[in-house]
Amino acid sequence: MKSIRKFYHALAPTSSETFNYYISILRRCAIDGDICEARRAHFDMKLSGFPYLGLGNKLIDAYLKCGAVDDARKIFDEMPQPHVVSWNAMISYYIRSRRSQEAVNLYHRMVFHGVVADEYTFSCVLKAFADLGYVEEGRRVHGRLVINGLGSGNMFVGSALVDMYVKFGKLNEARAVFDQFGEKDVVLVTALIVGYVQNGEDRRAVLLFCDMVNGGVQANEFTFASVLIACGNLTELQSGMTIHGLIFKTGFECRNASQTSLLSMYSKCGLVDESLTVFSGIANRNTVTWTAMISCLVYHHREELALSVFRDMLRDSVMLNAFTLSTALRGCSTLALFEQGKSIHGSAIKIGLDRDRYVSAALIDIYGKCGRVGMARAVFDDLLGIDLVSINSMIYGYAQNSEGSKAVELFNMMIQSGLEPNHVTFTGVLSACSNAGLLEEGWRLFSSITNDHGLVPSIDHYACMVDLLGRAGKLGEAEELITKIKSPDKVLWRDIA
DNA sequence: ATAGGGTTAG
Repeated sequence: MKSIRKFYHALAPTSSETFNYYISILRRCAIDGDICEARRAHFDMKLSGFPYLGLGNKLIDAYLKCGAVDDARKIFDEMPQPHVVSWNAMISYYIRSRRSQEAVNLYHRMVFHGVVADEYTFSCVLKAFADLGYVEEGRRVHGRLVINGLGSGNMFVGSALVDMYVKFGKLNEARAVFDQFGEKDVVLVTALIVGYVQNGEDRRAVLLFCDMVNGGVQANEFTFASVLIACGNLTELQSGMTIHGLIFKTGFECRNASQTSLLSMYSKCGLVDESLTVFSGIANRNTVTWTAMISCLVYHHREELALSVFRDMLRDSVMLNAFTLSTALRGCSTLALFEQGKSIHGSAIKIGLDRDRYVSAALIDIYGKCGRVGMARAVFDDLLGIDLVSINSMIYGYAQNSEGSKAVELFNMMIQSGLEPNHVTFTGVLSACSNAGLLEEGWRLFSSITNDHGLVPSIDHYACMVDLLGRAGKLGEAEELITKIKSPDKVLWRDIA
């Protein structure tokens, strides 16, 4: 190799043969991810006085494919006038590494230097805006795209735009972009289906899926995965099963995403056995697959089986994430399995997920249920931010352990910090009052549901109040309260009987 | 040469 290089250096440094020689080396580095060879070639060029910046695009590409951002960035910063391809390569690297802000910064520098952005640039930078929630800037760039005539021609740009508006919750604008495309491809349609699903428009998602199939666009595993969520949310078993058939017909039955979503669809439709069948047919189970199965079993009160599946998962050394931990904890919580809960807490600490808000809420819940309010409170106090579900769990913990005044105290603290309580909060704090016999406090809270928070008292809230009044021996007032409800529930009468 | 969509939880 060395001698070949010497030979090439003997030629004029800019000769096209030398040029092609380096191009072929760098291309190979990019394919093999061979960073050592890339550095060697780079060094060689420098040493021989080869004008290597002329190959800057290739060098940057090679370095980025090897994962060596810093090397790539150094070349990039050395280039007096980087080509738009270089800018795009750097920007797309930052997007792929979820360093969206750096991508945006680079884009701004690019504009400042007068480099004209192309379709590649836009498809990347729109994703960064979506990530960072930069609504105004996203809109501005969309406007510039339209002026440049790039708005409705390129499918990559189109789906990036649809995805961006979807992430901003602006479905009408996403649809407007979508409608500008005569021919639609699978990614463009999937982006909008996902948008409908994530914004609670499940019916529209299913209809769009049908349009797509009828229009001759072939769905893939991502499409199936998204539309199945919609079927599950609508508990439309029939549609779900039709799509199950379609998955088989088009050969996507081995794809993880569509299978996991299928499992979940059956779960939401109440067919646990179907979920188990789908699960057993999945060959390469990942964290999401396992978690979906455990979650299905916990939801349908098959906690023992859920925890056994969780143990299988641990035995398989599959990575756990916050979803897994919180779901497994919910399973333990129903059975009040304190030791198991503590052990999962240990795992959470070990992988640094003990402060995740879902995990924390589940921990507070299980410790509360197991009578360890102090441990629940320790998790609560360790939380980084205020979270409604965690506060609700903590209030429930106090309520279950007859520490009514502490529940009320926490409730007041919550109001002072400006967080709005919901129905669950009131059920918790009212049952705490009931357990502790805090009559006046209970009345005050009950009236504040409507007066201060604009909520309508639920049947649970009435039940708590009736319980509270009954315990205080105020049967007359309890009866009066019941007559105020338009359709009295039998439970209420049983409580004071 | 550089680019777009997905699955699991209160």
